[in-house]
Amino acid sequence: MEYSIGEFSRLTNLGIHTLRYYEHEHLITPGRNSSNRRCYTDKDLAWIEFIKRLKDTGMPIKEIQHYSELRAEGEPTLSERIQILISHRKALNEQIDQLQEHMKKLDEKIKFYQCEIENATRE
Amino acid sequence: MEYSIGEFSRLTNLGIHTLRYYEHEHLITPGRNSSNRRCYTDKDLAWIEFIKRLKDTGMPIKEIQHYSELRAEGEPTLSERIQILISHRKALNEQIDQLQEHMKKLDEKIKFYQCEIENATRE
DNA sequence: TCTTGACATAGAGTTTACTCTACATTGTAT
DNA sequence: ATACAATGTAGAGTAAACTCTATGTCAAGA
Repeated sequence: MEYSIGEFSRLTNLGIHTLRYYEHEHLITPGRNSSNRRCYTDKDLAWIEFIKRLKDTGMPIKEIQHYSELRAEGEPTLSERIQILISHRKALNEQIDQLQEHMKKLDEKIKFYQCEIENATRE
Repeated sequence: MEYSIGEFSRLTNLGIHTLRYYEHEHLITPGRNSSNRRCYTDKDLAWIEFIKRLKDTGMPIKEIQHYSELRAEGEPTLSERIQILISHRKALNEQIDQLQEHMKKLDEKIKFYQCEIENATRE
């Protein structure tokens, strides 16, 4: 299947402007039809979902850009890309750990406040 | 203990400019000494550490600002503040869940790529 | 044929959260 | 007394990631 930018925008939940911006930043390079309109494929769809995943886990556009460029060079860069993913995996792990630590402290604070309320109500 | 902005900057790992910016945004309101210099206390230290926690868990400055203003109003706003923390707790939980999902997919991708490498090496 | 709607480009504008600059004051060591 | 380092304010500048505007093209329906 091929999609126009409008269809692709709906499919990916990314604005048309954002898709053009991503293209400008070399994150994605859809084909063009005879009248110069962008043609996105299912492969582009899978790829953009992965980009979203990298973004959502805190990878900046610049790094995704670098990864995309390696990807465009194909198989010879495979092991380098794996290294990037492995190191990103590590960062993500640390991020999750830290958030869990924050959650613990937040819970303590909520509990503490709730005790204060109870004390106040008893008076 | 009281701290100058320079000392406080070192203690909190926040730049002097950032501290002044936070004050400008009403996140923190240190006292002043006789010559108009900021005097941060240990209470300010605990408070800024909590602000950092909120920030690190994705709360935007605007919301922290709102929370700070409620805090400045004291006890009457306590239950409202608890509600904010509880709803933030929920968001944080969802954030962690999503990151764990991302981690799973990332692992799959890494595994898939590593198989590709192995296949390539075998040829 | 005419109009409308989706698409194209180039470049300007926005938002968030700082970060820095310019310049004035003050406290401390020589 | 003086130099100099830390601090003060006001406001400009920056970086990231969009988001929007202006203007133009093109295919399809009334």
